[in-house]
Amino acid sequence: MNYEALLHEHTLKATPQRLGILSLMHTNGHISIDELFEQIKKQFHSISLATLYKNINAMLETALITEVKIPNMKSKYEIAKERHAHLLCDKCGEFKDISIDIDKLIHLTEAKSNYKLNDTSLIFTGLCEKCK
Amino acid sequence: MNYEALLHEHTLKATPQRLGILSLMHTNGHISIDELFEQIKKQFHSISLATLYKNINAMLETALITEVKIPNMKSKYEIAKERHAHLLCDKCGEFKDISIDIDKLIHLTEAKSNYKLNDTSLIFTGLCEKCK
DNA sequence: TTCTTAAAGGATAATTATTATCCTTTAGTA
DNA sequence: TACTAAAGGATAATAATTATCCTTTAAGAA
Repeated sequence: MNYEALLHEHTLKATPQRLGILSLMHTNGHISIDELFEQIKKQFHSISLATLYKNINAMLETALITEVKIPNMKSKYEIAKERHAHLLCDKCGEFKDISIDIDKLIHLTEAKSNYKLNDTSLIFTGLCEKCK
Repeated sequence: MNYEALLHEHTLKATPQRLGILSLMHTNGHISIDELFEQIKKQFHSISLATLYKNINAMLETALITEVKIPNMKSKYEIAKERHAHLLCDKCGEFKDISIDIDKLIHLTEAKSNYKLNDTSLIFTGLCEKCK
């Protein structure tokens, strides 16, 4: 993935710190501020927590990344992608994407509610294959 | 609704402040800490914000209430009830329950994922009937 | 009813999370 | 290569939440 181009498409400068953030976000799939700070300090020894917050906010504003609010834990961030839902294992904490037919769900719910819907936040919680 | 019994069922003392919290939560449907504090001060002039936090946490721990984490806004709390999803209007902020077949959604997703699921957090965002 | 006591309330200090400020450095462009 | 707006780092300020300590009270026992 070309993070430099991705940043430019979102009118953000491609700094080494931002490339590092996106790289960690991509390899982790989803990452919290704290996890990100722990991991990125290995590459950028003197990076400031303020830099993380500023960049997370800048990337959220330009919709390069999205925030996922998760029951009973801190938010995680992921690089924006097509609509999807999430699975959370209550026991081991595994958190991952799952592809479900959200368009259908939206259409059904629009019919039922009279709302014009454009997005969903959908998280399933339970036990993963190993923990169940 | 008998809030006193509800509190006792959850091994919590039925104090006037708690009855007030539950009453406001019920009439509002969903309420944030800030909204709750604003409203409850009318009844309990000298109530402490700490009392709200302590009670919200106690009621969450005993599952008398649940927290709803909402994209781009502060969490709201509601009295626990049967599974349901939520609708949020991006324009006017209306936030309300909607009944959808979550059991079916869970079964479908279990089949697809190999997880054993027990709950979901599902919020639809868009425009309400008036705003669309 | 009254008494007893663990739990709850209120005030506020402490902690944690996030944002703002200010100055230095740098990416992107001419 | 030089210029400039934007970004980084350090840290102060603010906001959100939790902890502490002492007073009050709900709930059950006598």
